[in-house]
Amino acid sequence: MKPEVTLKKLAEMLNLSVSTISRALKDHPDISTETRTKVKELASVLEYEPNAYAIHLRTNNNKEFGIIVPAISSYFYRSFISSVEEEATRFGYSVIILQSGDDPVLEQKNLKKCKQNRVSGIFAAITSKTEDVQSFLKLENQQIPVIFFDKVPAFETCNKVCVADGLAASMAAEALILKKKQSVLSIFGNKNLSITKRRLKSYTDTFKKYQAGTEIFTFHAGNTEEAFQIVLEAFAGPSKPDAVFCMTDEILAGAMKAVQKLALRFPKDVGIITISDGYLPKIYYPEITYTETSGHKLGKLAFSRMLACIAGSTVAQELSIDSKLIEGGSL
Amino acid sequence: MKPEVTLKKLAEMLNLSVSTISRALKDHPDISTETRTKVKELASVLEYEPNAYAIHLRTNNNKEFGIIVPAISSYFYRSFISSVEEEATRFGYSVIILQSGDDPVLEQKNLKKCKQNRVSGIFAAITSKTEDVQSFLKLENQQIPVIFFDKVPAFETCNKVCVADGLAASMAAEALILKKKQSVLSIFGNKNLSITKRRLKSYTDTFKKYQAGTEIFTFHAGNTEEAFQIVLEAFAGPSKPDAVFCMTDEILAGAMKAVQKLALRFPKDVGIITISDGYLPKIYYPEITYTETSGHKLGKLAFSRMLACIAGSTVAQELSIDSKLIEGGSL
DNA sequence: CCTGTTTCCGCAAACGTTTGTTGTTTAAAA
DNA sequence: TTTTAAACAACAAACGTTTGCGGAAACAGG
Repeated sequence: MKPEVTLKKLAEMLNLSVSTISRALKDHPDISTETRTKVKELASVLEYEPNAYAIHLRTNNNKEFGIIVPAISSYFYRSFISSVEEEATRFGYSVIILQSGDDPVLEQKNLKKCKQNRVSGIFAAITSKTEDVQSFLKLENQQIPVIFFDKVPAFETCNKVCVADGLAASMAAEALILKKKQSVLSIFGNKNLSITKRRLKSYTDTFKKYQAGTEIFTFHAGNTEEAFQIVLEAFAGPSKPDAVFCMTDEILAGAMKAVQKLALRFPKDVGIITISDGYLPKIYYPEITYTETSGHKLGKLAFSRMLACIAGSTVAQELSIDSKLIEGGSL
Repeated sequence: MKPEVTLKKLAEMLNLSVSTISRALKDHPDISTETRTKVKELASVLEYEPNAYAIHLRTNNNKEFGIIVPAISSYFYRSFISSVEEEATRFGYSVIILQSGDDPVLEQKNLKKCKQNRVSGIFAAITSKTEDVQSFLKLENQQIPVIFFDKVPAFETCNKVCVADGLAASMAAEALILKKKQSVLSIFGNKNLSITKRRLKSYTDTFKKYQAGTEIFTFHAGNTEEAFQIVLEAFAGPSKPDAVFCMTDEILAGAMKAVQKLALRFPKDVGIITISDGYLPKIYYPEITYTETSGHKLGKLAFSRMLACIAGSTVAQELSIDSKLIEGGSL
């Protein structure tokens, strides 16, 4: 184990004190230019890198955020992360990404890791099984802000940023009404998720509001395969839907697979619409019409909220970004 | 800023010394069970969390790996990361994930961050523009192992783990020959990437070897859209291919979009085969036949290599994992 | 020559741990 | 009763930094 290059080592080699080295490296005016360059030269040939641990210990100021997500698999989370990373760098912060694998136990471990690393703040999307967010909220007392995003706790008052779930769903409903669809197979996600409930409510409310007389057949699919089966069965009967609504990309993938199997042409045989972050809709032809939920925008919003919290904002806020309809050719 | 709970604080509250607290918390036999429980109780009500920075500074033993990737967007990298994470936890390590955004400058920054954090080792997939990996290799002198994976430097001798690129391509070729395809539209990726070159060579070599008399039309697509256009044009002419080979998922997405636009039925009108990590092929119906490149397996391999390096293995090795054919219904 | 400023640099403490060593009790053995 | 060992806990140094403070040299103004 080669011993690491430290300030002390540099100091000894140059017959200077540690403090002088430290100051020289950061252009402190107390140090003569001559000494400064001498120190910097040696530091660079020896490839001195400051020890992050020592710095953080000493300064007690960890410019680092934790991002805890169920998984980095979805395009939505990835663009959220990239967006936060981008902002963070701009403000001299860095981020660590923790995956919970949708497992509350792992989630707790990740949270602990954040605490042990004394992060300056946490962005969290909780797992679908997380029931108790007290461990998150406790952090707030210790002055470390927690911004929940996307998958947020249902009841607690805390800082939440979300896509306008309701809006995205009702916009999709409006699009369906506009196209005069009569019979819409509507596939939503896991029944227990608050996001599902909100979207479902807005969706049905919108149909009621317009009194379009559209028949909507509501199903819940936990994954791609289930969505696949649902569509298959729906088209097996005598009365076939003239449109399919998918609540997520995951569901869309299953639905489209079924559409392919049934050799349905869209939009002719059936209209398709989904709520998405934008990747999957674009790989089909025609491209799928969707209402957008932008991880990128959400990241920006979450970050600005984080900065506000760090600056002292103490009241919990629930923010959301709006959605818009992106027309493909599928409806 | 609420002051953090430290050993010292606990010590004062219990009228014990810091060292006693430290030992009590880790069940050191020197400490009486009575004291131990007393300490642990207080620690838990105060939610004491050890300061990671102090520990690492003191012990100089950072059980942490860095993973540097161009982006976490591909399914392949994600499964690689998950796989490494999994192994890491098993061995008491943790990982930090750094994205370079395919930008060499950012890559260098990430590398520096790893150095400053004194990681125990680095897994790196270099960007497509990275030309000089000296900065990576220097780390090896400082006893911090670097395992390149997937996107590895072409010439330097260093630790590399890859999927058997050649194998995957030649297996795909064999599958095409077996199906007696006569005219194969073959779409490869960026011409300059070494992975493209290897796959292209193995692919064409295999056709030569079997002397099947298959006509292969080779194209290069840098992205999904280009692949889309290539397929469209290929089928615009009078002589239509009876199969399409895609080198990556990205290309597959474009090709399939074109297939949908042209309303081609597969495998009847045209056979499809691709090299993939397995996500995309499964969202189509019928599912696409592909030769597998498993990020998961690669992660395991890379990790075991890392452990060997840490244990003292000093010679550079180039390892690869094999591939296998996963039959969908598309060929 | 004596003050008063600059200019430059070193001393030392502190951040929160871990750990080798030393010290004090208590109880068992002689 | 004295000696010895075991049981328990405190002391102190160290990890690599940062930073307030103090101080020596050099130089200017009087």
